[in-house]
Amino acid sequence: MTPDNTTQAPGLPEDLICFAAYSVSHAFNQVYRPLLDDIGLTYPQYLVMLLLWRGDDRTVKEIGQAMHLESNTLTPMLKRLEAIGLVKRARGTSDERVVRVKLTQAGVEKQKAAEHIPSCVARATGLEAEDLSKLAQTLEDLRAQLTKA
Amino acid sequence: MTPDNTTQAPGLPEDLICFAAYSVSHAFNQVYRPLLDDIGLTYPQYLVMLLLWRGDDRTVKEIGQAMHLESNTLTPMLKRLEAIGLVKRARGTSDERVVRVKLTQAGVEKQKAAEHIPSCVARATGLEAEDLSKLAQTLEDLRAQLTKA
DNA sequence: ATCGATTTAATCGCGCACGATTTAAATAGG
DNA sequence: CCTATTTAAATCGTGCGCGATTAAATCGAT
Repeated sequence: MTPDNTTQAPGLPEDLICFAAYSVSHAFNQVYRPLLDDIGLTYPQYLVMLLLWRGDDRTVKEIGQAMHLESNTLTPMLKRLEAIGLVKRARGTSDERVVRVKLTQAGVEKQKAAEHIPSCVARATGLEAEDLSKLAQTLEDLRAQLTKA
Repeated sequence: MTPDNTTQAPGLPEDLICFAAYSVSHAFNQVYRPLLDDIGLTYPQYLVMLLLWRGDDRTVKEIGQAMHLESNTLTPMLKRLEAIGLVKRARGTSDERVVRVKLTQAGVEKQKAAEHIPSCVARATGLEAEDLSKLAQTLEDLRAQLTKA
């Protein structure tokens, strides 16, 4: 018989915290997926749309800063959003290096179809809004610290 | 001028908590990556190895339960671990449906090369072990709640 | 003993992430 | 000016995640 038949993941707290972040992130995806399937978006696409609904006409760079992603991930994703008619991509006129991303009319209207999602997710967490905010802040602080190090 | 030029991600706490989990998970990956590159593993592969180091000879199903993953993700990953000589996969003798995964000698020895990693990660978080454990538990509780819902 | 249901892996397709490289435009310095 | 550098996006290759499906072995109820 093997000495340690533990069926759970890492043992050390340093490994555990990372595994916990890894699996809670996947679990959130499972909650969002059926909701987002209904409106034809993936979770990363939904994040981009949230950003554009809060303020239109952003460069790839700006979107990347908000989402902590770069063009190698964003360019194909934005092309998919363009292919389904939610955004338009166009080179800047003054600076032709940048690509500006704007919502189409369909992109603007999609917001209505997504309005119910946050409350569904909140319910799934079983936590109060205040606790959610606190935990989100704790995680954001940790992310900033990890990025710095 | 657009009405809201916020450069940060989601506004509502329900969306924020998920985004925070999503990005802290990515940030951990950035911390692990250079460390794991040195020993030739990806983060998910490292998680499998952690599990096998704690107890050898597990089925794909058992590994999946510990990691919250299924065969569609694990089978290719385990094949890669086999291809680099760290594990052996073999059909069970009594029940030929199951595949048992065991460490090779190289797989056992790899543990020494990974010993320094947890302390590096702990340092990068800037938190005490006690706080890390508490946060990991909070996240695990949230994951369990999300999975249930 | 047999046939249908269940269980276990594997397979397929798609969409992220991301390191590394490439292309093209803008800028700075001599 | 013209060249060197810096910047923005795109491209390429690899490895996850995961929904959906498939294949094969086992179990179960008659």
